[in-house]
Amino acid sequence: MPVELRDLRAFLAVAEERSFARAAERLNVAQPALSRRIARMEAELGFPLLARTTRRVEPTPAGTVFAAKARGVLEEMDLAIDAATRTAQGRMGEVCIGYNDFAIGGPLPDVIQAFRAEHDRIWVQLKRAGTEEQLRLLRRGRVDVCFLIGPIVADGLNRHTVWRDRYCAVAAENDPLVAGPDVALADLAARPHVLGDRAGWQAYRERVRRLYTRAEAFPEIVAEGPDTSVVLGLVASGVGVTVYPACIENVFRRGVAFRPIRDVDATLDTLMVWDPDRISPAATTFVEAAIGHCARWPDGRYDTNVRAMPRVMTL
Amino acid sequence: MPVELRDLRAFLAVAEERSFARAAERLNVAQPALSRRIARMEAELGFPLLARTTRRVEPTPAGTVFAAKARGVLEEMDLAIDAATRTAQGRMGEVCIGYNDFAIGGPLPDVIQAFRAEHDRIWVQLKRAGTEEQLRLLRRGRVDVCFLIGPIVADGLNRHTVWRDRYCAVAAENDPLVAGPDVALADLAARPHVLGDRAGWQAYRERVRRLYTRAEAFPEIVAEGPDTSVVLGLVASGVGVTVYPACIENVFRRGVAFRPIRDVDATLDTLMVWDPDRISPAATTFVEAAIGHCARWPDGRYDTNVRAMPRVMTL
DNA sequence: GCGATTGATGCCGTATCGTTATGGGTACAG
DNA sequence: CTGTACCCATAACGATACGGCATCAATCGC
Repeated sequence: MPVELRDLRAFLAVAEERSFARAAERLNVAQPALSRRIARMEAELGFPLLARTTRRVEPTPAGTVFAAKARGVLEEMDLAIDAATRTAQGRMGEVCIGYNDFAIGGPLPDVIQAFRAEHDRIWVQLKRAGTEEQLRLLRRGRVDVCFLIGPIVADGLNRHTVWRDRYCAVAAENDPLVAGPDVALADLAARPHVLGDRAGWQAYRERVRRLYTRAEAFPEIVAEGPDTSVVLGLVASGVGVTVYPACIENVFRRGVAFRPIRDVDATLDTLMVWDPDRISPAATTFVEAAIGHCARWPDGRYDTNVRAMPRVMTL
Repeated sequence: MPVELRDLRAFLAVAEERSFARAAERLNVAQPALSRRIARMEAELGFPLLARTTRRVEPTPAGTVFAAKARGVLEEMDLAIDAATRTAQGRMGEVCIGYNDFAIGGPLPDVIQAFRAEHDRIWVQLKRAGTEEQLRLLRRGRVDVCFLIGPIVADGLNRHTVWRDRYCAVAAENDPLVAGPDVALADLAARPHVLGDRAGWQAYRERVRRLYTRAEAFPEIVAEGPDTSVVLGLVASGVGVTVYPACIENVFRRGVAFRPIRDVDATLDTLMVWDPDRISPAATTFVEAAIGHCARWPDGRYDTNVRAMPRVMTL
């Protein structure tokens, strides 16, 4: 019968009290139970841990060594339980967040900063991807939470709108298009466009297409890029103009200017999306913190569709 | 009922096998016993460690963390038992050795070097003291083994003669006394002497006194020193001469020369002394190694008085 | 839809553990 | 030297926990 933690506790009590009787009192057991427990453990180990005379009890050299190590074992055990508890309560762990260029240019840095300040035991991983790729990662469990733009087919997924942007016209800073305080959609549509490529920007390109379709305009696309920096680079070079959410105000690119679009009211929502059936405690903590953080923004609340999430997983 | 090590073993088996049935087989228990054990542990912790569907078992985030920590706990436990076992077997620990100037100039460095080469897990502490002080330290348990000169009252102590020295005459190198190949005791006795002081050299002074008494000589003592370096320093300065065991050949002091004493056959034994009733396993290892080492010396064996020592303490 | 597989549950026998009573040996006081 | 107090070990007995068997419920694959 191997040595158990209760054996360690019993032994340490005796070693510290230097008395079976006092140790038994401390452990709230009778003294014979202690004597036998220690004796059994010593038989298991094959050597004595305590040198008993009828008057005094003191650890053998092996007992002294074992006591020190045993304390370490019990401490490790406590730490293990602590860590597991914190993990189960969502106060520790790792959360992997998918994001797109709008989210990282818009609300996400604030959200993450506030979250990390409050939960320094939760490690935040970030993974950049477009809407479709993020949803695929979410289904595979590779990310816990997504920040993306709609539309999404939300079969069983929770969503929360965290940000709402108007659209802006973006052009080279010396372009006459951005000479005035704002831009008419028709003027913008008349120009050749630069857009994110189909691989990662499918959802956004669809939104832009609808924007122009409503105005019966069909701008020509003359260049594409994999991400915002490339698109803005192309815009700065004068290849074309583009349409970008207002979060572009947080993105600095030399040689580029942006203006509100005078006759467009449509907005682009950034959604936080997660799977309530598979979400980890740490990710739950993040989602809750993010929702709370968004609620404090002056723009007010947005529509949300959140099923109840148990704070601690139930047994 | 707190979490025990067997709970950790059970949990790790299930977490690794990802199956209660397979884990039960591995642990040589029936599957229901495992189910109940895990369930009881989860109830104790307050959160689930394993997410079960009827077809698959996988750890929760808390379970993953707990598994990693639990492995550490079990490893610590094994290390604790290992360390205690090694200590009990005298393969690990600390041995505190008392020594005098003759021992450190004679056999002790060799003994310690050979011992440390063979037992790198045993820490060797050294404490310099005279015969009486060493025996006092031994009784108080402050040292495990003594290297000293007799005579000693050995009530219950073990002893082993590890070294035997003839006496030498020591004088300043330009002293006519040491001009020849050896020295007559009467010539030596006629000179003023330097000796170790009474505080730490009581036993040796007694031996020297007897040496001269047998030759009916009573040399004058003109200076004393606390240790060999001081005595030899005084000799080098020409204050007086001294008598020192032949191990002085290992002690270099500029300006000093030594010669055998022509008409003295008496020898000085260095004894290893320990208390067989209180000796630690590590010290037992040392004593055995030292005896073995001494046996390999060309001078042959010396008389010894060693009670049997159990190699491993009995239960 | 049916069998196979997997984990959970109920029941029971047993080993383990804890408690009380007692014994043996030592230190201390008188 | 003797009596007493104290301390740990042992014995006997009762309570608890534990493991094994049989069975049930749920899911997957055919």
